[in-house]
Amino acid sequence: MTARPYHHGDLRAVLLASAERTLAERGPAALSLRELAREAGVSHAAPSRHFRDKTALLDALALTGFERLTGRMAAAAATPGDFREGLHAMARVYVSFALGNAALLDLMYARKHAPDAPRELTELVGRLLDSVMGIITEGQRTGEIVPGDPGVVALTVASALQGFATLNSGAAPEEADALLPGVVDVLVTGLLPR
Amino acid sequence: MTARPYHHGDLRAVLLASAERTLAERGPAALSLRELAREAGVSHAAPSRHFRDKTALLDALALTGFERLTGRMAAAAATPGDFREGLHAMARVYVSFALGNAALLDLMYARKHAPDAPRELTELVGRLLDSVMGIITEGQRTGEIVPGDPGVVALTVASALQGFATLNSGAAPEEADALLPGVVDVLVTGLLPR
DNA sequence: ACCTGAACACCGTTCAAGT
DNA sequence: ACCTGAACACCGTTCAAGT
Repeated sequence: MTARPYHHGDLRAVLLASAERTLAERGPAALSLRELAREAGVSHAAPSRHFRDKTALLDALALTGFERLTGRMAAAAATPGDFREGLHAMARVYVSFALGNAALLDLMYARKHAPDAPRELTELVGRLLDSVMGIITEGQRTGEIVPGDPGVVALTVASALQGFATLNSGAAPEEADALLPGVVDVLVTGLLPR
Repeated sequence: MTARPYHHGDLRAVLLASAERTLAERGPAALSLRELAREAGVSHAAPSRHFRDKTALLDALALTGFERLTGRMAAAAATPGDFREGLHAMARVYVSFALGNAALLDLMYARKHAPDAPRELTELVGRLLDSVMGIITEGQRTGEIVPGDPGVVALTVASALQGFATLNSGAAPEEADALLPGVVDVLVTGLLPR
């Protein structure tokens, strides 16, 4: 490491990565701009060059979370297979992200729900719904699934996945993995007897 | 108001009520023990008599939230009517609580997901699932709904409600109210054509 | 452009002391 | 039992100044 007068490549990225690690390891209350700066080896005022204030950093963190999640969901939606396979695949992706990034997911939705939330956050949640909508409309086209407003059907599916993740966050991953297929099947089959 | 050397009736309750108001009006970042103490008219050290530290207050706040919510859910589960009516009623209760107490609900699950979460929090979430389980087993008894592990069926329903609430939090209540019945019906009918 | 260092107001927590 | 007041270490934010 040669001595460098200012900072390394990308302080912004370093701060975000460090923040995510702290969030996962020690929770949101332990997140401090000054400590992030210390870990990055810069003065406590340096982060303000990249994030106007603390909530700006939190929003950026939430944004990266939604970007990763929607990316994986879109990928799962694009993999070939019939509707039921696709749905199970998306469910696994969503729930595995949720359990592997529990504190981040809490932050993501907490920031999205804030009155001063940047519109990018809601847009990304929309993209998340779009990926679910994709397999719904495709399933409707092939006649594999029930007709009706695809937006409502997609919202039902996305709700179940998000709620399952929330309710099982903190539980052992194996436990959630064991429950998830059954839940998806109930969703597919419905509550009425056939 | 007669002068009183120490404090009024129940500082603990005053602090919790004030905290909930602040949370709803200005978000979790604005919650400060010192400010709560100031609003209550006591010294900044007084709250420590009732809450060991800040997270203890947050946990107590989350607890009151879950208590209110599970109470309302149990009441909705106990009202007479067939399965479908009961499910719609519970959905309305859950979602109306969620939209009316968005920041509190975020806090409730964030604290429940914390590694040092008190077990009362998880127990209350269990009670919430129990109230859903109630109408499921009753519906299975009367043959109104699909047989199978009632725990999995209840978890599917609870997941959908929780997820719907999360995804629609921040949106206009009328919008959520308009979407909810459709979502519940998709849940009831299932995704496969009949 | 990017960062430093000092300054300010505020915070959570602790603890001896008061009633 | 319940609260006060002072003290400590820490925090977010701002701003003139440095390179």
